[in-house]
Amino acid sequence: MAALGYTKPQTYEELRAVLSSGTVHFPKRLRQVAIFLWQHPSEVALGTIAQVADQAGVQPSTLVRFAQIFGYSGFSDFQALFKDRMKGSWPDPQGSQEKAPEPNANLHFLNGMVGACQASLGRIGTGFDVDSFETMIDHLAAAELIYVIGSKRAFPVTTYLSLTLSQQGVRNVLVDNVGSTALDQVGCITPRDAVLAVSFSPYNSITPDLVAVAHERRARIVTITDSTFSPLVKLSDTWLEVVEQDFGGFRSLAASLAVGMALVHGVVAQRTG
Amino acid sequence: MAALGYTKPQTYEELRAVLSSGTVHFPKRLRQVAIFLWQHPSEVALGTIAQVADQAGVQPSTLVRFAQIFGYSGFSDFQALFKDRMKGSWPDPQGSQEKAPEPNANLHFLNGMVGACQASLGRIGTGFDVDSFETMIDHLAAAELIYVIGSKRAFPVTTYLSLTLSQQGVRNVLVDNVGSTALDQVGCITPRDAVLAVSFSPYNSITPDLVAVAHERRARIVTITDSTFSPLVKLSDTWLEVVEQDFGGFRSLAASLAVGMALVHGVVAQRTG
DNA sequence: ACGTTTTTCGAATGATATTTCTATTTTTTG
DNA sequence: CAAAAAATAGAAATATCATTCGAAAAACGT
Repeated sequence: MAALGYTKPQTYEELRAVLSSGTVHFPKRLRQVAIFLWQHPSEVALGTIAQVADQAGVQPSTLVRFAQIFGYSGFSDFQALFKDRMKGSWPDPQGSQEKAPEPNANLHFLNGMVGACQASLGRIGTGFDVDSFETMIDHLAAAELIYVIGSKRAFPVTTYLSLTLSQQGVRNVLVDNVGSTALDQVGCITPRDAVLAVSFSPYNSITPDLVAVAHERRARIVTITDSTFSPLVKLSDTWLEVVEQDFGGFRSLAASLAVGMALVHGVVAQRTG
Repeated sequence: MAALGYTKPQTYEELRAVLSSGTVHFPKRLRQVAIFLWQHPSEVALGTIAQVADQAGVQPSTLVRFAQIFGYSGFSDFQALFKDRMKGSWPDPQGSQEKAPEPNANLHFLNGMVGACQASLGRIGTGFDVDSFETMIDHLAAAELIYVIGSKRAFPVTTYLSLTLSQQGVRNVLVDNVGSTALDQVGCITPRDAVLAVSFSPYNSITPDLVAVAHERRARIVTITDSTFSPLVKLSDTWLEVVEQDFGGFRSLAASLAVGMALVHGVVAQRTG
């Protein structure tokens, strides 16, 4: 185990913090190692133990010892810190493009749209109702069959939900109202089923009607919607508020999709776990 | 030696140029490899052959074959390209925000998903092909009727595109293949029409077939896809690369939706302005 | 539909990287 | 200054990785 009182650093930042804190005093070679990986982290991430040792001017075994002092089983474990830190940060193609103030109207709109999406996503972090989220997963995981309902703007969300559920082996029915058969479909719902409804304002689609039928038939109902005023709220066992921003009248769906994917993931995890 | 007329690429940029030139035609697995390392270069740089092969969904030996086609002795040689490119580009110390350690597995996934969405959106800013974007708008605005085509993961995008177009008064046909009538629908396309196709890897849906028909019927074809290896590229008058990030196998659609909305907005603006 | 060529897979092999261990050197301490 | 403790280097052992190769499958052309 770690020869230090510390628990072993889980991230590169933690490691750096420990190193810079000055609380650890290394003998010569180990200090050499510490200095090298402070100054050349990318070499550590990319190289083999032999290459790193060579560049740092120490023996490979010294690197292993160093790693073990921090509680790692060996160099590979330790190196993973550096790799993780580096992952996802691929250098951009050197376009040297200056963030030009957008002269182009269409591009301006694109940027605005991207901004709206990011704002929507950002709101998930604040005031997210974790309990409701968990409960929704419970209900959906317990269901015999999941009915996915949503129209108009919500329809893209439900199609993706349905597709993903199916790909994960979770049986579900996408109530798409092709052939105007939606009411007949929800007429087949049993109390052992669950409904996953998605609806955004204005709430003038048939979604509330369909969910009302499901409610009468005593199915569990979980809802993603964008305000407490949604007619679905009073029909639902649990619901989650996801507010999408819009730009120039075009609304983002990014947050709803992200939350939806997380729901699917949770259901799968619960069923298989 | 290299099975190609080319001398082997000495840098990552050269490799990328060769790949995007479209002059090389790969069989299925090798194409898979090409797509993966196009989209996840950092995984290639940081991983072992086994890890990369796993993520790309191929055998390790396939990676070796791929490298050898380009004249390298093996994977290690080839990987050096990626490592070199990455070297020296250590990510900046992030703004010291402490990531609240997420105790809840489901919440952790949600955060990851949000991150994937934001990363996808972020990539729009860098290296976005404005010219293609403008040309796409021109083509679509000039069309008599717009056919919107996309299956599987792309379908949520096309439904939203079709809905939004209709709401903005732009007549369009969503080729949804309900009743397996998609081929008959595209059989009605005329040279005055335009096709807006959306397709992501793996490109194993009927979308390429449908677009091929439209191409024969001399319609303008504009495409949103995620790599130059999409079979739609060679059929398209203009195309745009939109790379979506994934988290735990669940892929974001945020960037594609944002770009799609911007396209719709541009078409409307051009028609009414 | 058949035979040929190309491509893929997976196990066996060879190479390399990592870790462990011990003799030796250096540092610390009484 | 000597003895004990700690640290180091280097070699040996182990584990992992990369590559090769032949059989099976798929694709292609006739």
